[in-house]
Amino acid sequence: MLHPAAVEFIERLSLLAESAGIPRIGGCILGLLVMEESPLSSDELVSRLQVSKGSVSANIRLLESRGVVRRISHLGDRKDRFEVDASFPERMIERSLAEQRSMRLVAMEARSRLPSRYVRAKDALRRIEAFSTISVESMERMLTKWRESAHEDEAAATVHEDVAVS
Amino acid sequence: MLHPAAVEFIERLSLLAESAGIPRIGGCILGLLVMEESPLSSDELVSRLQVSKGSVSANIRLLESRGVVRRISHLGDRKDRFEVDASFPERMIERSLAEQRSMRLVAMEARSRLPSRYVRAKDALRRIEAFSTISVESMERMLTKWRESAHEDEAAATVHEDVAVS
DNA sequence: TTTTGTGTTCAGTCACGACTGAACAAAATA
DNA sequence: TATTTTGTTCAGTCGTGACTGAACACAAAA
Repeated sequence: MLHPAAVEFIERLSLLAESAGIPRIGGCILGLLVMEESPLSSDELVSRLQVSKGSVSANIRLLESRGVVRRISHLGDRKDRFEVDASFPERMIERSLAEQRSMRLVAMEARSRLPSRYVRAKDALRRIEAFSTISVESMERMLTKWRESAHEDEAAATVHEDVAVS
Repeated sequence: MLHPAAVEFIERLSLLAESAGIPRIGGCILGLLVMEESPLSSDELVSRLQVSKGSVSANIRLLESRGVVRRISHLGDRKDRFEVDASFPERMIERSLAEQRSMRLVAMEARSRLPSRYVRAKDALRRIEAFSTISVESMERMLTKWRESAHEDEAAATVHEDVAVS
């Protein structure tokens, strides 16, 4: 049904996703949607992955909220279908970008509020701030650069999609 | 005993650490070590954080293995002491760098092994590879740049340390 | 309206893993 | 050697949260 390489991809992706805070089944859904040629419905996910409807529903909503999966509802079809947002690795990075930002914020607030006797702590905090600042900036630069270059490719992708729809 | 701002820092850091896969107590240890002027021993961590010896031992080993905490053993003192490695945010980033690398590897292996009928999957994988490649490169550039600039600051830091030791 | 199909919610179950505390190991003192 | 101090290991407890399955809500068809 599915090529062994596809199965292995799904398994390995679900492990990676788990370490990024996404439940195992969520990772499986993501992997299967990457491998599939066309969007899958909720009950297809249930039967293909042998998990409960509730679990699929919860994990789909999680993946939607993180912007890695899109829901598409065709006219005249009550069934919703799901596909991966091709930019899902981008969304993963955005999460770690957000973490860096709040790391920076936490360090700054602590340093400004601490009394001056916390000499070493303030030193350490300054270093943390400096690092998270350049790390945030570097990630932001990388993302904008990526988006620009992706824009160029999109012309071809759009044509491809038009063909598929017609 | 500890300034309120320091307490809040520890609490917020432990939350951030948790989302990065470090147990809550590990995050508390890390935060306390950042706030403290001098390295702390194992039993000091036990009494300050009100947790068990076993828990401190396990979490310290985890933090050591991730390179965010250093163990220092003074001559003539049986007690080990611990301090944060000032570069611990760097180590956090290195983790997400490693994740990006394996994401790239997983995608490449899958794409090369999949038969050609997996058209859309291969497209998606290609996109994933492209993104993780530039993201890995950008992170690497950022890290080397940071290390170079940190080298310059280290002269001052070393002087400071010498004073503390003497 | 009733029936049928689809998606969500929720109480209950289960598994994983963090934490504890006691037993143990190791090493320096006496 | 025995004693004291420090760190680690491990069996057991506990809490969190993911998963299930049934009940529910909703909307389209009959």
